[in-house]
Amino acid sequence: MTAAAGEMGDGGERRRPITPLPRGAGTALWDAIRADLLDRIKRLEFAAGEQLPSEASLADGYGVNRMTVRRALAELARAGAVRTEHGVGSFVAPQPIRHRIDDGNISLLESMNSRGHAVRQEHQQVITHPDPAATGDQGVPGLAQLAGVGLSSPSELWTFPAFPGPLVEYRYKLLLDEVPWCRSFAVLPSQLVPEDWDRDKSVFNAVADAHDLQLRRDDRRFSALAADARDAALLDIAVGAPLLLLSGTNVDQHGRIVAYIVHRIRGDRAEYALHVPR
Amino acid sequence: MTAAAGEMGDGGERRRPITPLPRGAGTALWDAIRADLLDRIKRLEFAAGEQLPSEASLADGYGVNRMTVRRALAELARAGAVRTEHGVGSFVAPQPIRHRIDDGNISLLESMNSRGHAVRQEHQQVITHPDPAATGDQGVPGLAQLAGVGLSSPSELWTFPAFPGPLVEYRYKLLLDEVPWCRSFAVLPSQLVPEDWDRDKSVFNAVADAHDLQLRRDDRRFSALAADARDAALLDIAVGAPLLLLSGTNVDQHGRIVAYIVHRIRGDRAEYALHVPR
DNA sequence: TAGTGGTCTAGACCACTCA
DNA sequence: GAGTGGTCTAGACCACTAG
Repeated sequence: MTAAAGEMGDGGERRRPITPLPRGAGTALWDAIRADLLDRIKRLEFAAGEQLPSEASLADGYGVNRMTVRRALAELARAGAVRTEHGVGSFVAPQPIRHRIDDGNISLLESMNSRGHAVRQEHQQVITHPDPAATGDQGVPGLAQLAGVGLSSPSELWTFPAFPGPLVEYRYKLLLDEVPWCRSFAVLPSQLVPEDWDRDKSVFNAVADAHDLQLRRDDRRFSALAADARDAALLDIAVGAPLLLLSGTNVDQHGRIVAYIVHRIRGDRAEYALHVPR
Repeated sequence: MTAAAGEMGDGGERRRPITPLPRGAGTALWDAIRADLLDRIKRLEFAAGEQLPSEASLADGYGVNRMTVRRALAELARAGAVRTEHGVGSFVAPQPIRHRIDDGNISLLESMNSRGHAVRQEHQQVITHPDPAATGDQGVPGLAQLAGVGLSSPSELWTFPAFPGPLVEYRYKLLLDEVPWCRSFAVLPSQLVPEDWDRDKSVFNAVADAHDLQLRRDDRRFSALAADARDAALLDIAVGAPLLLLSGTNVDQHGRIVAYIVHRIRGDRAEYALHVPR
């Protein structure tokens, strides 16, 4: 196959060849290329999921250095418009549908399931922490960083006055239609989690059932942060891509704190909707 | 002044000199440098607000090319740890305090004011749009992009069934303690906005007062996206920095839609807190 | 093995800020 | 004008993926 970069099968008739852009007009070359590529994607010259020309051929087409093209592609990848695979190529991101999270359910897993989505939970790690009261700590070390810095005063974070003893921290991720969707952390008092909990289901429901508790969300905090290397690897996104940070507390019917939760949700795939019933 | 890069006045006694890092150990050089700089910032070797060594001297110290240092600094800037000024230098970002937005107030301006913050509103633009019903449009063109793509079905967006006629779109930004904090868009029916509205105050309050309406939030939608060039310029952040996207609807006591609002809030400076009263 | 993206270099020139 | 960051180049080498 000697296929030239500018000629392809489907939709090729409306595809314009990549040609050099006007230079030095106030905007950087990489930004002009970024805009041009985004424009072509929006015009469906490159269909969703389709592979873009290689960096080398793009650089050749635009008449620029490969590093300049890379800068443009990196920016598009961060914005979620393009997905890049090492050794394979760059692809137009499949329709960046933002799945709506409706408020009300105790767990994100349940929220999505109740909307008929194919949601799956994949456990990364289970960590047991000693009783924070006994060690004099303020709670689970290192977890505050995951929730962003300075989100709350330390004293009110990560302790369970009503349920002393060791804690369990669950690290897992949610996949929606097999697409990584969010990286989550949950901290609960160890004593509350039943032994026979089905790992495919929500731990919060298991706790509620085992102890006859009615759990509800006490508060939520929303912010945004950049994906770090770990987020990027787990969620299949670029380093620096925007994440919706959602942290919250679950309490039971007596107002006792039962769980702390932190979700790091792909910004390009999620929207959290809150309707005020009046 | 012949000051060597490794020697400075305040806090210098605990500052380690910049020396080459071990190479090729699985992680990229730029990432190792990023981590090293972040570590030094956290250890207060570089105090908040302090100027970092120049890119050239960092490259010299680490024994790498300047581009490698730039990659590290760019990543730190996106994450909000560092702020870079063209022609001046790079600085440790002043304490990245996330100001909490408490839910309940109709306007973000009022939310922050009620917490005793020095908030100021800076108007960028006022745009009048023709009656969407008359032109057959679905509302305000271009605004959907600002709210992110696919946030809602178009039919329910940007139209005011109860208040026909032209629309006004306000583009403004909020500053908190004179630091750019969020870029906002509000769309209202033109007929509702009083002529004598004091531009320093909330337009929503002006509308409520003028027509004796009780406004409340009907819904909110949260997501995250990357700052574009315009965001970056207005909010004084790096392109690609994470923004908290908050869009919502205001209705009056009869349930009539009175305003659509979109906020693009700096992720490093804001946290939206929601407390469920039970 | 060929083709792709990821990293890094050495150097050039420009744009901006400030003394 | 000196010093800073911003852009861009030409080229090298490596790591990864696929046929």
